[in-house]
Amino acid sequence: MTTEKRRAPAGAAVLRDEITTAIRRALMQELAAVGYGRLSIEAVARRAGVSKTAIYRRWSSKLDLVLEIVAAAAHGKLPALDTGTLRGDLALLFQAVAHALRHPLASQIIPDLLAEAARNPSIDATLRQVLHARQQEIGGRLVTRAVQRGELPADTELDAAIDLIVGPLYWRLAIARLPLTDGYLDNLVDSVAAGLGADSVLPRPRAAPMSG
Amino acid sequence: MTTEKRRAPAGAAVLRDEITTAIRRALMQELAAVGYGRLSIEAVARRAGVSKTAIYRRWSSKLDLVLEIVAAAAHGKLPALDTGTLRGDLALLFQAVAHALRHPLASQIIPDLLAEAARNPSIDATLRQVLHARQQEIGGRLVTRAVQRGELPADTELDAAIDLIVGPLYWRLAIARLPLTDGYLDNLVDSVAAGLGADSVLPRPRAAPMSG
DNA sequence: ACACGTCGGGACGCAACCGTACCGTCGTTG
DNA sequence: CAACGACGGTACGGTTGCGTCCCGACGTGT
Repeated sequence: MTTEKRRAPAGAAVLRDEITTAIRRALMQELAAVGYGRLSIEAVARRAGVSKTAIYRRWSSKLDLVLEIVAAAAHGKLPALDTGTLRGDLALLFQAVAHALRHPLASQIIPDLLAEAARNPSIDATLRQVLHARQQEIGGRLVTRAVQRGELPADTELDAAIDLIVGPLYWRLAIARLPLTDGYLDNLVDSVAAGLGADSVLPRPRAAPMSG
Repeated sequence: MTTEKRRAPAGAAVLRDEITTAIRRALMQELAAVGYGRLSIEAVARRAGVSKTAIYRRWSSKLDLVLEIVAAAAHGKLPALDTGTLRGDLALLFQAVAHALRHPLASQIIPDLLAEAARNPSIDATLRQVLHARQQEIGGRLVTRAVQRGELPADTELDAAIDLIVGPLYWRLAIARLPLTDGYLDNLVDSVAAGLGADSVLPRPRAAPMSG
């Protein structure tokens, strides 16, 4: 690299945020529409209404583009999640997950990338950072607190607990893609709490049919 | 169509089973390697060591090819699954699922196609026939018998039960892709049984820590 | 033994996409 | 106010895959 400092880009020679934003949005839409496998830079550029060059100036490759944008998008809100009871935490977590997976883009992009991760080490690594690690963190806090309160046995294994917590809801929303019927989440809280070995709480009455 | 009956193909003019088989195998491998999105007929032909024509003579399109072969492959063995207890049935089912998802091809193809199903109605319909319907059938039998034995409450909802049964194991094997540690399946049987609301059986001792 | 007719294979035209090079444009900096 | 320099966009060659057509090869049925 040259030691002399060039003058910093300025004026028209600076990346325009509006275009960057348009590319990000278009990428997510394309990813949802055709999946990572069929994703093409040209289609992203078309959808964003920009030129391919605009994309290549910002990201070096298709993989780079997807990784950066997906990672950034996943760095969103994570629930505070400290209601004081295991069931409360579970209920909050499930609502957050259900809300996230309701997003039509997310519900298509996430399973797609997770499948792609099985054959693409870079995607795998990124998803493990932004998804699995976060789950471990949230799940870990949830379980640890429940153990401290005496709601869960002390020898609860975190990995297995996470499978139990995330698996059913993910299956229903992302794989089977069945609707969430009234009371489903409430029942799920009970079931998962029981499955985790929650200290024999009285099984609450099955979710009462909603009045409305 | 002509009313006159042509002589039936014979001799060299009949589809050779060996080639059909080679195409089937190559398709599965390609599907696992690149996914449905990137799947190309040319690559399948190359891998099978046949010409594209050989494929087009047998299937009309890429979609047709995938649907027929995947459906046929999924029409495999399904466990008898009538051990007399809920836990026995669950244990058997989990072993069967774990065995199936251990197959490296299956563990890549299934999540890939499930993700693709979210945007391709034909794939969605096919998978619902060969996967979901079968799950409903197996899960239905399992739950029904457990209810009859008094092991599960009578108002158990089948859909929610299936989510609980399949979700955690699928998540671990196909999504998180973590190994099955010793005793994992045993613990999962307990957890899922408890989650289903199994009539307070004594929680079996947690899988004893392995000596190693 | 011959004719039949589909077989598998190679070649072709067409379309899409990749990544790059080039070009005129534009706002800031000195 | 003039020069700078990256901007966005178009155009390009190369690659890949699709779906089709034509060809000689081949084994069975007459």
